[in-house]
Amino acid sequence: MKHDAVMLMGRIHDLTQKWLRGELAAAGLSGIVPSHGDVLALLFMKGEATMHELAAFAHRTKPTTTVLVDKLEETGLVRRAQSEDDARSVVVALTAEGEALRGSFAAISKKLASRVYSPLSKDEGEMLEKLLNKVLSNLEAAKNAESAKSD
Amino acid sequence: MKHDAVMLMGRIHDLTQKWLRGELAAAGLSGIVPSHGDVLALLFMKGEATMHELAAFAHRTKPTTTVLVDKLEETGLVRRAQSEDDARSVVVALTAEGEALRGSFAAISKKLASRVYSPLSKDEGEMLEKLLNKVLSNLEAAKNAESAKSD
DNA sequence: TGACAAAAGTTAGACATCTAACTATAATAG
DNA sequence: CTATTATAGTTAGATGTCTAACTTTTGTCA
Repeated sequence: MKHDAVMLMGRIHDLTQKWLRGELAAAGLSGIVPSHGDVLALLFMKGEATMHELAAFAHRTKPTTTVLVDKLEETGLVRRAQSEDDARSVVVALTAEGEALRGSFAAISKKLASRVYSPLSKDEGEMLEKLLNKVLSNLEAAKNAESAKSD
Repeated sequence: MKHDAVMLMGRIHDLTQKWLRGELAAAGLSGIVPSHGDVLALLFMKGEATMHELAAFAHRTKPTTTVLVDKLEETGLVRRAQSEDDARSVVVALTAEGEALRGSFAAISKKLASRVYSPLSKDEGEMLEKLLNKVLSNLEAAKNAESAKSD
């Protein structure tokens, strides 16, 4: 056991992010990066969402999400509106242009999965997901335990 | 199969990087981040190395490595010197202060491994490394195939 | 040997992300 | 009802990383 899983995951993460940027650029989406894809992913599912929901889903901070949505709005893929229920909230929704990209994003996402899973058998793929979930759950539990320690 | 391995690895990567920053700060190394640790790791093994070697080992670009070494030099952990063999090369070496941190870095590294591997059995840890290596090799092969395509 | 290509390193500028601080609105408690 | 606290979002400033362009030195080959 080399105990190098963290390094391996870091490398895989770097390569996949870089590849994704290339795919997005090739799809004509210049200036759109993987994080924008995460924001759009939730909108493809829900149609619209608040900044808060988008930030949580994309695992980014609120300020970062502000910047991401600014960019998507400039590009014309989403639209901001004040919430009617809560004057503090902003509701982000797909425009027709944004909706039109649903297929492209699904294709890229599928291509990415195929790229990563192709060297693995079905059993291996499932095993990998199981092990990663175990590791992640443990890290999140440890993190929560530590932040709760300060009370 | 949820095909979410990439997302899981991204989350694990984020959490481990953040935890590492906390550990480095707690060790009194303010301004030192995980990438500096990668640079130091090679120096702990080899004693000294060129910028080029450090960049390759840390999987960072040359400009990034310049900045990393700048910081380590300011902090007094390493020293730059012109190579005697090749006037283009800069040789980076640990100072006594840098060498003194070997133990702290080894401890943090061990703690990280324990954090990640603790929820896994020995077999599972080995399986995880095997699967990650498969995925990474495949991604690197695909990348090389694509960049070779342009000739 | 002399010109041109390759390699080592730095500088400059861009960008995605973060934390801290701020504004505005909503919820809660006396 | 009013005062305080919590929540939604943005702005400002810092940081780590990248690509592109540049300088200097080395290697190559006609």
